Amino acid sequence: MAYRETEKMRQRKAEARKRIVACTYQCVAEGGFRSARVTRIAGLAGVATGTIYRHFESREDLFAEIFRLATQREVDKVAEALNSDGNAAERLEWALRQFAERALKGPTMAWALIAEPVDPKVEEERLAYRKAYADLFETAIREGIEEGCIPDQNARQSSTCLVGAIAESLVGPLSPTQSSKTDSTTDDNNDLLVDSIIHFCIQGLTGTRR
Amino acid sequence: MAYRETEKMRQRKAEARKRIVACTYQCVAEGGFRSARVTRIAGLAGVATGTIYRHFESREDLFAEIFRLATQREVDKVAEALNSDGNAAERLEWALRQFAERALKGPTMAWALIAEPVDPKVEEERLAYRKAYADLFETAIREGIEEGCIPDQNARQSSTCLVGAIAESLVGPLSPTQSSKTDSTTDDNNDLLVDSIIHFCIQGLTGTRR
DNA sequence: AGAAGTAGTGAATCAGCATTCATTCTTTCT
DNA sequence: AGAAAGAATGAATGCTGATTCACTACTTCT
Repeated sequence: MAYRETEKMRQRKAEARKRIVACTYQCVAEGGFRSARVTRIAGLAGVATGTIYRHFESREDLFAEIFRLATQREVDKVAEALNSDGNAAERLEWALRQFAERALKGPTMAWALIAEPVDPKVEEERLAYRKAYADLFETAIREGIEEGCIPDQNARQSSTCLVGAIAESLVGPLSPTQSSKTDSTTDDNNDLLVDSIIHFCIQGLTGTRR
Repeated sequence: MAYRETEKMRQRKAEARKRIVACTYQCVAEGGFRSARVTRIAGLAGVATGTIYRHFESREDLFAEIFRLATQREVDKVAEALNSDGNAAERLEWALRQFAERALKGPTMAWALIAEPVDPKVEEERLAYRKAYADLFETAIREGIEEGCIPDQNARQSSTCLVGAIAESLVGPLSPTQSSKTDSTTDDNNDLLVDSIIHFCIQGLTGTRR
């Protein structure tokens, strides 16, 4: 044997991979998955198109990884918010608020993650992550039921409703057709939007108006 | 001039068009939009592929028409349910129930309409129709507020939440990956599902547990 | 130095289906 | 009957970008 992979090489490859991932992320954040071309990504990352395929099976696989990365970040934020102080209902409210506000801050990426039509493998990730959100919410709802601050109910189902209500409410404001600036997309409006989404959700959960 | 379009011809053409529409509908109901091939549709309708294009600009346009047709049917049902007897909250509940039950009865078509990744022109129709649902619900909510059976709230926002909560709750049960029969998709389960969706929605709306 | 193996390259290929269009068949009129 | 127009046909085309792979350039070892 004359050549064996050495630490230096491993690192160099890892760096290239990271660069590819970062550039794909950037492309997706700019225009969603559909418009992210492999050639463009390769160009940005300073590698040949073929090199992409030494790091990922296919474009779809690359996208799936980006999806995972980006969504995990959001899931973590929600999980974090659910670990804050206060009773379960308050923590849920805080988490929902975080979710919505972060989405409105990075609308193209949020749209890509929530609503853009994507290929099967990526769609699979999306379903998995919707489930991840629902799981988090479900646990919190159960805690709330224990604590007594949330009335007894089908926690699983309610959490799914939460995910749906918030996703749907964001789809309009996020979709790239209309949110091309200069329209009614002000910070104030966003605040109002978030407030009323949460109002509905919390009420759906607790049956309490505030 | 030697040939001018006559009534007989007009009819014959209209019939061919209808046949194309019906066969496309069937294809979509069987496997969604993505898997509906123009050649297959032409075959079923007993015309040549080229003929499709004498009736529709493009596959996308044909699909957009099917989408409209299928969704309008559902929208009408919801509108009808909202015109039944009872106070606004009761009528809303009935409408939501109709919507969910019908979707679960024709799962592939419902999935195609609600959640299948589709091309831009069809996606546009989808957004338009989600708005149509939201409009219907919004009106009913306003009526409920007038009547006093629903507390004051942002009717637009709440209606969007309703659409989202119900759509999301149905996505799991509808998606073609898992609902291939012989699993837990029984009528009983469906009833429970529908009940808990509606419980959440009505409570979100009225703040009242029942 | 040079052998043996790995990483990187990017122009050429491929795939899969919607769409076209030159041609044939029908209908309608004089 | 036959001319003029339209409708229908379906095999061939075209498009678009992902993917491949024969080749070159490096790395690592003896």
